Amino acid sequence: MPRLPSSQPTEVELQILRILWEHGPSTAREIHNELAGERETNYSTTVKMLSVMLDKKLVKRDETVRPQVFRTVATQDRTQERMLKDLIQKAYDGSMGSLVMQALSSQKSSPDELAEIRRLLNELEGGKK
Amino acid sequence: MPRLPSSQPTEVELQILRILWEHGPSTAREIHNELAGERETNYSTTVKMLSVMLDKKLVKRDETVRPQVFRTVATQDRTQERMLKDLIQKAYDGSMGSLVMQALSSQKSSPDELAEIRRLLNELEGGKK
DNA sequence: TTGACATGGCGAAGGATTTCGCTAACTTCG
DNA sequence: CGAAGTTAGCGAAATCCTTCGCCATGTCAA
Repeated sequence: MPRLPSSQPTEVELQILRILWEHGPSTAREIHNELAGERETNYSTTVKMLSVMLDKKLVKRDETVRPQVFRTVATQDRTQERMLKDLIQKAYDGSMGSLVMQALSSQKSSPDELAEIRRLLNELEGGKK
Repeated sequence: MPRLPSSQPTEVELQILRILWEHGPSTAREIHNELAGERETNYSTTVKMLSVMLDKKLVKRDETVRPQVFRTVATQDRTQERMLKDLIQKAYDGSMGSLVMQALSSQKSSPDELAEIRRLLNELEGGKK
């Protein structure tokens, strides 16, 4: 009764990825110090998570330096895009439109954000013309 | 070393919820027939999933009729909203705007959809004025 | 060099998810 | 009434995710 591997990063994996995206390549200790701010977790656990993520090829490791330095394999954009697509498939019948509609109407957003979205919208419609 | 309960429906749970949203209240057999179209799964497994979902209060069950009829507890909108919020938190730093931007620019959407989004945008900005 | 401390790896524990076999209870129909 | 088929429930098994303890190895100052 195997489950198929999820392909999406898990909660903690994502937290670590975000730390790496924000701070750039980091040692296990640096990652752990950041992570400890968000959740109570042991250094040992952080190291283990990194090793799991190595196996999954979510991060790679420079072993020529000591201590070793970790960096992400995929960019933040690509990862977000994959997760977004996954959600759209799983929960929105594949309809990006209805997701955007719901996002806009259910969360309140600043005028700045709205303006920027409008700008993008103009661009998209203009391009199609 | 407990993990905190995820609060988000899992993959299969969501598939079942979608069947119920689409078809309305259904018996285990009906749900299973639909589910079997999307994944290879045993009737036994479907029934078990339903019982797990009962425990989690994702669905409720009318036991006065035979066979029993299942229906969802939360609406599709509410569930989608929760999942969307979760993704925004986990992957987009809580910024709804950047999610929408990415959704719009990375997936292609029909002019109809764009128009509808624009309409909603007008409404939102108008209301704020 | 060597003791003290940091780093990294392994494997086990324990909850969550998903699977299914087996069995009991219920329906239906001759 | 029974026989045959359906429906429902339980519990075990397998995998994944997350946690951590323990140990080997590496680093560095006295």
